[in-house]
Amino acid sequence: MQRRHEKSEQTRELILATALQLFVERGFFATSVHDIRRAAGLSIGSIYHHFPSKEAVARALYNDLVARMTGMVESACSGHQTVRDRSRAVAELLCQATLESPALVTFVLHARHREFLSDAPPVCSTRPFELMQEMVRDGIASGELRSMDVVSASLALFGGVIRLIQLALDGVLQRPLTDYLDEVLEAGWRAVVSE
Amino acid sequence: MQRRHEKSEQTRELILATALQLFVERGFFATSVHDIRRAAGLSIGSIYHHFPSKEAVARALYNDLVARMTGMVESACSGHQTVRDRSRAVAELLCQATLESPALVTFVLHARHREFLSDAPPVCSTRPFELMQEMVRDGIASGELRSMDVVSASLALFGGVIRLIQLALDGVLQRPLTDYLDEVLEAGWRAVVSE
DNA sequence: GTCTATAATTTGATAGAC
DNA sequence: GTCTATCAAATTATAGAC
Repeated sequence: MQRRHEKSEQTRELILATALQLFVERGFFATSVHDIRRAAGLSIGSIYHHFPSKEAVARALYNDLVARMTGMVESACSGHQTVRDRSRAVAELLCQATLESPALVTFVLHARHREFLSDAPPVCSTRPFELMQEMVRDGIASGELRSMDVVSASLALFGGVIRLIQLALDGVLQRPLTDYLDEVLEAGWRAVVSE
Repeated sequence: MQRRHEKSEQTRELILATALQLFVERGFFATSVHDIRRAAGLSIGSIYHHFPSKEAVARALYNDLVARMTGMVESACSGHQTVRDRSRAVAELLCQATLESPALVTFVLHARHREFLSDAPPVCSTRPFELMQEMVRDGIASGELRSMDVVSASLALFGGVIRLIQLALDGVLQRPLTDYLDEVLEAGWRAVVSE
């Protein structure tokens, strides 16, 4: 019975992993359920046994990946005290994730979810982004960052890094992502640091 | 004969305008040619007379809008000498365009063209972005900006503003876009200014 | 140039055997 | 739980009258 459950869980994960790859490669609408079936080596029936619809696959994927990214950002934050160190840790984490699991980052950060997930909240109002904003809020309160609007400060501090990642995912960077990170991060810091 | 040509051109423009609105509202794949037909008050035959395929409509739209945005950025640049003034003019222009023609900016800046235009170059390697990068290159050469990598500097200077516009288009800003612009722009400037 | 009617495929999803 | 066979609807695109 435990065995059965594990097997079922494996199939579910296979469906999600296959769908993620195809959604990122071709987009949600250009991927049919039959494409997923073929790539996963399963049958249509099996897929519809695990998920009620194609949209439900995307929804499960979205929730799983946002949760994973939330955990990553939380652990990066908790290892440091100052905003300076925390923001660096988060930025490095995002870049590392982009290199190691581009599909994850692409789907969370780069896909237009509203186009296919009728009720998904915009990515930017999701937990990982909230954490980054809280970090900035704390930094302003403690005086480590200059006194300015929290949203503006978040954009100034992380805007460059996020754009950097978007460019990397679009494949338009000539040099490796990490070559730019330090300079962009340092610049973001100059933009918001007190004095 | 001139009249006929004008009428034909009008129909073409109507198709493009209608398609733009629907593509931005629901996305390319969630918009069928019949949706465009219905919204434009035309027949399928008329649409296929002007464009060989739905993809061709999107392609024409993409080229038209990138050209329009190129013109806007060029004229914003040409009115000023320093990078400081130019970058401000471009940022203000982008924000103004976002408010006045959100569909234009959404389609150019915010859509995943590669998903439906097989051969479209990434937006970031498009003329308006080249212009912004040239501006930064000049600023570094003249000493107005600190000596750093051109791509990193572009990201640092404009990353916040572009992210700001993305948030505005996603509808997640609580206050009007223009409320944030000055602070984000000023922060981007601190990030790259010499000294 | 614009229309209606329709062809040819593909799509998301279901039924029911095993 | 997994499979095959199949459906109904929607999709892109074409044909041919006017």
